[in-house]
Order: sequence, then C-alpha cells, then structure tokens
Amino acid sequence: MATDDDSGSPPPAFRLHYLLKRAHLHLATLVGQALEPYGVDPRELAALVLLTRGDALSQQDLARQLQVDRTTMVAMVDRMEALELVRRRPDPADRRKNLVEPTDHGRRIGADATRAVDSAEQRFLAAAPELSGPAFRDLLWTLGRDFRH
Amino acid sequence: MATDDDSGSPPPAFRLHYLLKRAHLHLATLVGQALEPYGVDPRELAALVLLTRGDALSQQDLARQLQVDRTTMVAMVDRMEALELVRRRPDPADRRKNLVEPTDHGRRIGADATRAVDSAEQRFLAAAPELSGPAFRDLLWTLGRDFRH
DNA sequence: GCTGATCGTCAGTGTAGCTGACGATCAGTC
DNA sequence: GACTGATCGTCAGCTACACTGACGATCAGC
Repeated sequence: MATDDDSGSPPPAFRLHYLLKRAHLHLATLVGQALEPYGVDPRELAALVLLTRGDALSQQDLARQLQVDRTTMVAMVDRMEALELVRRRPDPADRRKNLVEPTDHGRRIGADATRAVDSAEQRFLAAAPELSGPAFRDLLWTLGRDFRH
Repeated sequence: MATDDDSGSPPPAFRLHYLLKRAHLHLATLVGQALEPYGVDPRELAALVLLTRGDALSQQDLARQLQVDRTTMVAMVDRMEALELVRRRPDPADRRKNLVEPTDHGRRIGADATRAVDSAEQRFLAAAPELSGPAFRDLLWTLGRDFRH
C-alpha cells in the first residue's frame, strides 16, 4: 500500500492559493540555484535580456517594463553596474535620462543564465511528464489574465 | 483580426516563474477581496479552520502545522484574540503551553470565510472553463512536491 | 521666459519575518 | 529530591525589501 504523499492528490484542506504558492516557490528555488553561478537574480536577468534584445533604455523605461518602482531601479542598476553587467550613459537627446546598456560581459551572462533558467524550467516541468510546457504557460496566462498590479 | 493578449499565449519572453507568480497573485487578490468582509487574512483563516477541525492546539503546534515561526505566531494569536476569534488558555497538562481555541464567533467566521474563499477559487478557475479544479490541484501538488522550506 | 511635468537620486518610513535572549516549566537522570 | 538539558511563550532588536516624499536638473508647451 503506497502513501499518497507523492504524485497523488494534496490534502483537501490545502487551499488552492497555497498549492500555487508552493509550486511557485519550488520553481523559484530551482531558478535561484540555476542563477547562483552567474550572480544575478531573476529580475536582473530579465533586465539584461530586455536590454540585449533592443536598444538601450532609460532607467524609467526599464523600470516600467519590468514593473518595478523607479526608486528600486536605482539600486538595481547600481548593483548591475558594480558587477559590470551594464553601463549608465547620459542620453544625448534628453539629459534627464540615464541610458542603461549592457556590457559585453552582461550580454554573455544574460545568454548563459537564460540557458540555465530554461533548463531549470525543464526540470520543474519534468515532475509532470504528461504536461505540455506551452499548454501550461497558456493556462497560467489565462488564469492570471485579470491580474492588475 | 483579434489581439492575442487575452486567452491566447503569453509573450515568449515571459518566464515561467513570472507566469506562475502572476496567477498566484491574481488568486491571492481574489481571495483577499473575498476575505475582506471577515477581517482575516488567509493564514488566520487556515488557523481558524485547523482549530475548529480538532482539539485546541498549543501556539507551537499551530505554528508548526501552518509553517510559521513561533515568534510570528505570538503576533498572529494576539491579533486573533483581539478580534475575539480565538482564546488563549493555559494547558492544564503542561503549564508552559498556551492552548489556543476558537470562540463561537471564530468558528462562525471560519465557516463563512471558507465559503467565500471557495467561491473565489471557483471564479479564479472559471477563466479556464475546460480546466478541472481537482486535476489542477493534483498538478500543482506534483509540481511542488520537492519543495522544502 | 514661465509653468508644469519628468528624470534620477536619496533619506526616511513601513512592513514582514527572523535571530537571539529571557524566565518559566517539563522530562529524564542520578 | 536536586541537576541537566530541552521546550514553551515572549520580547527587543535586526534584516531585507520596497515604497513615499522630497530635491535639483532638465524638458516641452505656451
């Protein structure tokens, strides 16, 4: 007789929001471990990817796209600049703005760390082998669609 | 030509942990709204349900089952006691312990708030009509199974 | 040139939970 | 029956995190 603690059903008393949080924390742990060698956290990686994808952005634009407060972005860029992942450069077209752009090192870390996170997500999803990753993404997207910050 | 912002696929750049967090935050918002009339938060409701289900528990036992620190539990019970949801009573069998037991009012709030949360979960899941709630719970349970606090 | 808005920055605030210590109490040992 | 080590509830203090509100600098529109 097997216990039903693994791969069965959760205790009925466990609320859905706890199960969601638990899955999220588990993935966050895997991603955190995957990122450890690169010295960046998920938010910094997102910034790096965003900056590598397109043109340099002002701190404000970056903050908006990542949905962080502009005062929080100051410390974020401070840290990434200290790690030589990005550079601040005054915007010639608007001297109020700092353009943030990735260094070569930053681009490299961004690409490598992205692969590490991809692999962490694969490991996370592997716990449910019958589950399609893209379908799961669509499902979560749908379930979260009314969420407003 | 429809936009694919709703009920389609998320932008490929969105990481899985963000989608999970977003779904979780959306549900947390719904649950928070559902609980507002009762003046309790999800953790307090969990405590109330636990205490109503069985015997009175010590603060420590309660903390263990809810996975909160014992020092955090002090403030939690302080608050619930002020709201007259629970009572502290010295354990006659072990004078180090405070037994925490729900008041009648606490039991009532617990039952009503549970129904409100049930309904919030239904609304949350209704965004994906083809999704089975129990199957989703099993899936999240499986995906979170290796998570250790 | 004025006026109101935006940008990056910083000091201060708030919140949440934890660490480490305390006295009181218990259980086991001699 | 005294001693030892562990457990319970409590509290002060700390940490981590992000936000509020203000500031000078700069921009755009009139």
